[in-house]
Amino acid sequence: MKRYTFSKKEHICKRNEFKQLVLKGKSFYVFPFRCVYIINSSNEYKVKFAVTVPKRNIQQAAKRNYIKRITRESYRLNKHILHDYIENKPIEVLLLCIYIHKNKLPFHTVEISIKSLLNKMINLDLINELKNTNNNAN
RNA sequence: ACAGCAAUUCGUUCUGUCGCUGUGUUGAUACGUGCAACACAGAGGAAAGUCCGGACAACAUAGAGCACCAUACUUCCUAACGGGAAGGACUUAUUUUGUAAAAAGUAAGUACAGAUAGUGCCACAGAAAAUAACCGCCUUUUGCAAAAAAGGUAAGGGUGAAAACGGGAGGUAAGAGCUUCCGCUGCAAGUGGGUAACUGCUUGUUGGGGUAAACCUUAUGGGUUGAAAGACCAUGUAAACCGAGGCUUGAGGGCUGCUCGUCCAAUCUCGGAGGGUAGGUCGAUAGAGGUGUUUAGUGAUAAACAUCCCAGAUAAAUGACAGAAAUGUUGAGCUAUCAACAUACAGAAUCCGGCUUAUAGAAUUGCUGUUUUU
RNA sequence: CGGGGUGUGGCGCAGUUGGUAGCGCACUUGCAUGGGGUGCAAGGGGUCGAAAGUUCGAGUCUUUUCACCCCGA
Repeated sequence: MKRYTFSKKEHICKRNEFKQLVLKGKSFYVFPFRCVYIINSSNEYKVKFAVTVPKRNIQQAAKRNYIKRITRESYRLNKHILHDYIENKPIEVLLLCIYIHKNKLPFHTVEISIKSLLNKMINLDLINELKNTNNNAN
């Protein structure tokens, strides 16, 4: 039984986490989003998510809020793709989606792009990446 | 009935599934809070722009003068205002009356104190743009004459946005508000009306270009800063170290500038190198509150009574999907109905009162115009 | 949340006490050259971001508004 929740625990809230993402994170691109992620080792598996919509591209606050809600909703409905993969692995993933397109999009196209984004994350083979980053740090 | 303008009001609704934020109750765990279930609540007329005014908070007990800034017909409303209401004056448009000048009505607008406190500015054109003599007119002197010199004079002169209050008569060497009559307008005095702005009448007048959204003058108001205000808790610690200046004969400081007063004052100031934090709670949602009725007032608004509790987030909550309804537009059509599309502007961030701007569409009222019927 | 600034020819910029809107580069035409560049001469192109107002007259003064940029945390 999967639960389609998205509570405060799964948000990125702290200023330092955002700083880390911007400074150290790796990124790729799936149509309206530019996705930045970072992977840490930890005892329990954990995924945190956040959306940003830059003011430069979309100036009205109502439209910005609409886009954020849509992306959060589509992540909430599809996050099990990533969770099923990561479950029982000692990994902490931070994920930040930056909306780059300059106009409003309807819900369905955003949902499709989020799905493809999460599938791409799975294909990256996260454990190997984690080892590599640790080796580079050492 | 249609169209236009103005004002006021409203500005999509319901059901199901999944989810977000807050509050309350219950449960298990546990005594840090988090988790689960249930119930209730959850964006606007502008939440926007940040253009004004307050509440609230801090700064030393918050004081004086100058500077600076803002406002500017009157009375009232208000916690306050640069906002609003009513009234006055002026301007514009229009209608009626009238030969005309003008008067009256209606509508709209007005940053509407002072140009008789002073200074400045008024391009080009024009003689001259504000103590006006270039031409002209007149007088005197010189001269045969032509003309020249000195003086008086704003009636006339193709300009210009604006030309020394307009017209008639007297007066004069020629002329002039120089005098007088009629008229416009300002100021002063008296008097009637009005709380007042203002206005009717009478008298006087060494008044008669514009510009104060030019400087300025007068009156009134403003202490400064701004929720990143501020209070508390947690974490960490360094009132440490080095260099320079200063130490009761007062350096220096104080949340706009200067001066004065006053207060604190060696636990000071500047530079170097370095350490820590960047989390939480309160502020912060019961209020100049909403709704309804009655009363007072021309009105803004106020008072009384009844009733209700109505967002409180902080990388920032209101959404998505499915279905139905409502409204509008377009097309088809048998005025029934069917299909497609659309449903604006836009998102609270300490809170209130205004102003300004954006806005699909709907309703009501008033005015104007056109057409049809009686 | 608070504070400040800029909009003028295609581009970059001047323009002070209100009085005929300018400069450089670019563009067009002509001359010069065998041709091009350089050079010389002439020319076109502006509702001064938008809307109101004050004034006889606004790029300039006042108000409202739109867009862009910067600073404080």
